Amino acid sequence: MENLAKKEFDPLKLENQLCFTIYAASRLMTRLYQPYLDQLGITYPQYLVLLVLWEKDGIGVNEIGCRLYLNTNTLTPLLKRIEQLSLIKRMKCYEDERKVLIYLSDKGKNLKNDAKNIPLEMAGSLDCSIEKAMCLKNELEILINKMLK
Amino acid sequence: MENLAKKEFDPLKLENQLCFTIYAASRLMTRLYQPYLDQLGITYPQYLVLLVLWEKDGIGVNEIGCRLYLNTNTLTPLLKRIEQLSLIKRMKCYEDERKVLIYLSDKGKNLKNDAKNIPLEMAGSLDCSIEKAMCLKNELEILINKMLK
DNA sequence: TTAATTTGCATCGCAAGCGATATAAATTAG
DNA sequence: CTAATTTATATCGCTTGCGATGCAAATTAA
Repeated sequence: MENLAKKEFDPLKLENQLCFTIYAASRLMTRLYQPYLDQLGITYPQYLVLLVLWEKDGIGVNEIGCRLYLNTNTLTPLLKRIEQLSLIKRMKCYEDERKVLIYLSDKGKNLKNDAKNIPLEMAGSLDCSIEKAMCLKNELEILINKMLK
Repeated sequence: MENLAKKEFDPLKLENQLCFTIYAASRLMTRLYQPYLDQLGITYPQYLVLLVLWEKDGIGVNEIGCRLYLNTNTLTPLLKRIEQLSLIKRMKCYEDERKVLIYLSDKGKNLKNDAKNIPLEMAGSLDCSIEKAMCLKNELEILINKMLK
């Protein structure tokens, strides 16, 4: 039985784990971004927060969390560190004092200009066309939506 | 100019970031594994280490690191925690006393049986065929190899 | 109106992940 | 053989990520 040439799929082999591939890709991607982000003086999660704010400024902690799938127990300290860098201001909302609204400072707004070439430089260093990247992104989003359901 | 219907691709939009999609998928995947791993009393990175050891026992820290793309500054504390759980033993190598070899305990070996259904249960809860998953895995590995080069 | 519940954020504690650095054993150079 | 270098692992300090819990403001129920 053992020596029959049956193509056996061992689900516990590391090689066969989609989850590990995603996990590894995520860490390697962050590593690849780092030299670019170092020049801006920010980390990768901080960059993600700024991407959200560059799209829409003056939003609540929870709205950022919804975009990034992060909770306040991660975001509050993260936002405080970004505030330490003088890139944002955290301000109580007048209408609803439970809310804390996040506003980009001028420095934070200006950083967008320094960042705008990063994605294309990354794509270049990965030798990856935008079309190919967007295709992979779409497949991953299908997976993400299944995980969120 | 602004109101022309040119299809503009904004590389700084969160929606257009492959990197964020990978980052989000990785965290959501870990989250999805957690109820299964909770039953085994281990975390996701600990599970990855065990996957490596279930394939090949008695290897060095660095060999585990090569498989998982992790360095000793992450692995040493991680391995110590797994040792605390009595799943492995860390032992100096006689031939080369710099090396620390990692051996599964009986408890660690037996855990493989409890774990063996997890990948398929995950695939089921994701409504994702093995073929589909392996296809996505292959595409991500192409990306990973570019990031490693 | 008052009490109970919900909402939004913060705090605490712990496990990763990693850059920088340290240390001891092994190897190489001289 | 001794000194310099390399190799394998460990330690330190920091940022994330997150479960559990706390707390105050807002909302709902009574």
